[in-house]
Amino acid sequence: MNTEALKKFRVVLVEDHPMFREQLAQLINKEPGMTVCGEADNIHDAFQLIESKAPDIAIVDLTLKGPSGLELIKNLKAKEIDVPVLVLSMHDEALYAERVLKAGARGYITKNEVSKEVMTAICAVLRGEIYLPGRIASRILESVALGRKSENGVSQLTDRELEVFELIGHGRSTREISNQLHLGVSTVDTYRARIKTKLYLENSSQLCHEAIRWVSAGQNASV
Amino acid sequence: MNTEALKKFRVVLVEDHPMFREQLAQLINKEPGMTVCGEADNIHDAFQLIESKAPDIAIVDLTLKGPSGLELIKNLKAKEIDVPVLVLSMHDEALYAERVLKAGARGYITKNEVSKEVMTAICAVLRGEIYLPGRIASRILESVALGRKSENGVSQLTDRELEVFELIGHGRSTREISNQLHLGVSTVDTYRARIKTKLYLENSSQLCHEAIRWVSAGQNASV
DNA sequence: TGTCGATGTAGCGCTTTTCGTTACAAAACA
DNA sequence: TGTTTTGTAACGAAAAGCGCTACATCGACA
Repeated sequence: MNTEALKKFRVVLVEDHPMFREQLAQLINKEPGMTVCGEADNIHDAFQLIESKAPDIAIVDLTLKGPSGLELIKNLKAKEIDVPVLVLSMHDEALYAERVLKAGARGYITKNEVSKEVMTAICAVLRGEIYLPGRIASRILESVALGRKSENGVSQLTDRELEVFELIGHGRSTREISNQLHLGVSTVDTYRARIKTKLYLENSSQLCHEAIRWVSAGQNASV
Repeated sequence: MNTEALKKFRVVLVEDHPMFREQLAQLINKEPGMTVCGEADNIHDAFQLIESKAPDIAIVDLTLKGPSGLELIKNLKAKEIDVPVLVLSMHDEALYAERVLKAGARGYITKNEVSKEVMTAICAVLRGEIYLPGRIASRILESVALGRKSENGVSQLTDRELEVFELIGHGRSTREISNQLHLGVSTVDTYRARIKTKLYLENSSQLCHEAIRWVSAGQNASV
């Protein structure tokens, strides 16, 4: 290697799919200005790795075997370890993107991109930009434009809304909820609508999905 | 290229994750005795490709955008197109492995393998062997040995039912599922009804609940 | 102090979904 | 060969969803 090598951007990969990790590593090492300086498949190893190596960027998968990548991002922020994180996710939903950005990540892309797009994202983040694929960015901006407070996800639900949300997460139907809370069905309906708006959910299935994930994540894991 | 090149095994890839497909292609083309002769990201293109190219092996992802890879395998068998198929799946469950083997596939590996393991599987299938990772093979044998009494809920769903169940678990509405699988809404409705019966579920909320739990518990649970 | 926005509550009417039932062909099985 | 299972689908009643509107309360803010 020549002196150029010293200037390479150093990248840490946190991803538990071995083949995907290999692929990412190749992709990055192939790039003249970058090199992979460490890999991990869980947030514990990842944290130590990032702390010791102090890379220029960390590429983090959201869904790992143990605690999610979101935890890692929060931990890094809490410990004031200041490394830009690019999140790789399987979810194409604005909800997740907003959560990870709130947690301190600098970019969000899905695993459905081609490698060119991934490289674009990496470069953008290295330049200090925040990177989001256009379609997701526009969904977020739309609701911001509509005047939403920038509070994240579930925490902006009102007490009643949260109560309803949790019951949905336990598999209760609208009717059952209305009985349990002694409310009219139409009232519960209104809460459902408001929750959907606040969490960028498009229909009942997604609402159900999010609610169940929230409940089984233990109310605090993935804000 | 020398004359050796003429003897190369020709491989078709069916996989809708662009990056993963790139990675597989690289892996195979790097191998001296193999070459990728075609790629597809849906079963329609895949079918035509396999028919026209008549490759020595097809590597097929189970979860594609439209109908699943299982459909492809069944179609190939129905049309008596005799190409060995190696299935790539995200599921580490004997349940899936058993189904794809029954449908006519010659091997089953998960995306959690390192590339070395993938290559081992490809070679085994090319030699005419049936390939399964040891842990999955033993789980299948075990349940065969136990006489199959303890049919737990999900394992008694048919292929189609399971497919629908999973999509429900990913938060898809009935309409979305019918589009994705190119089925009538009423057909998907029928599957929902049958799933509910088999799993003793009373309504849509519970179905949704169970499906999501199943999907997010997946990846490592046995049978 | 009066207005504004957020919250809790609820109805109306139209659209979509669910759900029970029936149906039928092909495949599997016995 | 006959019976059951599986894949596919329609029909119609009942339920749920969804967009819209409404209104009282309460706290914030000007």
